[in-house]
Amino acid sequence: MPTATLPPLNRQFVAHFGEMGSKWGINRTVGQIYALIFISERALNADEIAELLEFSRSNVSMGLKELQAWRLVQLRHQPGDRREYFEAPADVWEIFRVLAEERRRREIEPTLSMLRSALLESPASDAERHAQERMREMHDLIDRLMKWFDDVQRLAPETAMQLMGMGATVTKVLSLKDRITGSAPKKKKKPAAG
Amino acid sequence: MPTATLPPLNRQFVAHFGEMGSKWGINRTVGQIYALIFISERALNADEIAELLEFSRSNVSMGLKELQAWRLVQLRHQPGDRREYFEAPADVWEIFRVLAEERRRREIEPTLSMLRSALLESPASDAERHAQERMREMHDLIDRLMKWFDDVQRLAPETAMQLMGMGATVTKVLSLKDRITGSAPKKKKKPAAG
DNA sequence: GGAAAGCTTCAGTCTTTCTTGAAACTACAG
DNA sequence: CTGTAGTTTCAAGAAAGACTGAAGCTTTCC
Repeated sequence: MPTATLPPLNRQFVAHFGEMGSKWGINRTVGQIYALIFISERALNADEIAELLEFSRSNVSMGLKELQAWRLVQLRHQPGDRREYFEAPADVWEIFRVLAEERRRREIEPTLSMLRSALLESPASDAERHAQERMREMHDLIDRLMKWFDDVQRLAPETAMQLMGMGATVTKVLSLKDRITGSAPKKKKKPAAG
Repeated sequence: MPTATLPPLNRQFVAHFGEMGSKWGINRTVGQIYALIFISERALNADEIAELLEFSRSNVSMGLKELQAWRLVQLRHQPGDRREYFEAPADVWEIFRVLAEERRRREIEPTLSMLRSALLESPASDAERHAQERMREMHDLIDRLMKWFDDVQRLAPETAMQLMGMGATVTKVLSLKDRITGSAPKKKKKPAAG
């Protein structure tokens, strides 16, 4: 039985990210630990986390290690206290940015390099030729998305938020850009699926 | 022992998406089935998939059901053949779009509604007050990202690709937009992380 | 109607991943 | 040094999830 306990609102939030964790390939424990740290007023140490979530101390230790590997928590030390305290970045945009970066490094980059190396092989059959064609399409899409994401990410948080904030304006600005650069936008063409 | 077999390039691609599947919360089987369908020249039926991947017929059936629920495969019928044939959209951008939409519906929307309902509660303590503050930040970020994503998604594939293709130009267009709408952009400010 | 083809469901088995307590490690204080 | 507070590692048990074969549907064809 815990001596410290979480208020209902906080508990609900933590539980939700536990569930979500599973759907995301992250484990439930890690999801809950991060949710807890995220909504906490102050940095927490491992014992506090273990007690509030009723996990074993070692489980918390592993979860925190994982979160550190993802660069999602920052380590703090309180004067006169040898324990390690953990907190999440104050800026939610920063969290999003780091998450995206890590995910990219771990999942997108390996996929891209697999695709690149497959594209260098000489196809030995029609099946391989067609497979390469599809892989090239996938590679180009991912590559394009990533290049563009780089650009957005390079903007400072405020500017990026501003870009988001533009909302529907994007479309208008786009056509304006066409006029500026002189490339006439092609419209109306609906490609028929083969 | 299979009577039909996959060429090396195709096998490698399929294997990669099997691995990736795990990291994504999708199961390995489903990842491989989709990879196979994606690089295939022609639509495949369940028996062919089961044989090529050496899965049980029932496993394939479940995987395909899952992929249909995600709207990632299309069902085809060949004249004079009662079996169901499956294929992926020809356009990779379309696949990306559907994937994003479904993920949003299944993961983002429930999170947003959890956050909204939590924000309606009256906080009973400082801990809850602060938790709500953080939840509001998270809610606003997600909401903003989604609204903006809507806009991009609403563009036809070609236009969206064009937007991506703009690359670094985005930044310039942005400041242009500021001039148009009359809001002066703040520049040069690099916020120091707290 | 009923046989056959094709698809789905499901209970049980197998595999993988989580979680834990105990032991080992580390760094510091006295 | 030695003791202690704090953290990490690890082997084993527990839980979750994936996979299968067999049985059961459904549809088509004769």
